[in-house]
Amino acid sequence: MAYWLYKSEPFKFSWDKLKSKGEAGEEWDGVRNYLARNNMRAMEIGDKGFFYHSNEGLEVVGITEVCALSHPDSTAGDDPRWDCVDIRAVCDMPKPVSLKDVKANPKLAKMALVTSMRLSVQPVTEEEWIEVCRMGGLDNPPR
DNA sequence: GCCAACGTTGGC
DNA sequence: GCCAACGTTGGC
Repeated sequence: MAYWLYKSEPFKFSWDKLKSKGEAGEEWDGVRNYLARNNMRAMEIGDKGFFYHSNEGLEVVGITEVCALSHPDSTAGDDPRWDCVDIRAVCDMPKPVSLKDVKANPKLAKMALVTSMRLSVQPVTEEEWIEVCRMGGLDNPPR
């Protein structure tokens, strides 16, 4: 089991929109970055992840899980390079965790959110997972 | 709205 | 295969 973080600009695809998709979830399509794609190829069913709002909000707002393994991205047309997984909403963060809070926490100094700001699908370590969940008010992190 | 960081593209 | 130009991302 691994942990991940997905970034989205809320006016393009928001947390509320993912929640509205329910159990079926949604394709995490449109990613055109090899590292991010490779991260998705490595995902397994049930892998949990943070949902982060970039540009507006700048905070982790919810918990997701992978509900379909990596498959061709339906928005990639004839280009065979791009794959994506499907994810669905698991629960809200009781207290959204802001980028500012993450940066202020020395335990999270090495988090990809800080060091690889522009990567849209990032790996999260178990320590980071537990810490961010704790900050967000989830004392029993989903795993 | 600005600008720095960084990934991608394409000419050589 | 290098590297300059260019485009995009995303925090501020």
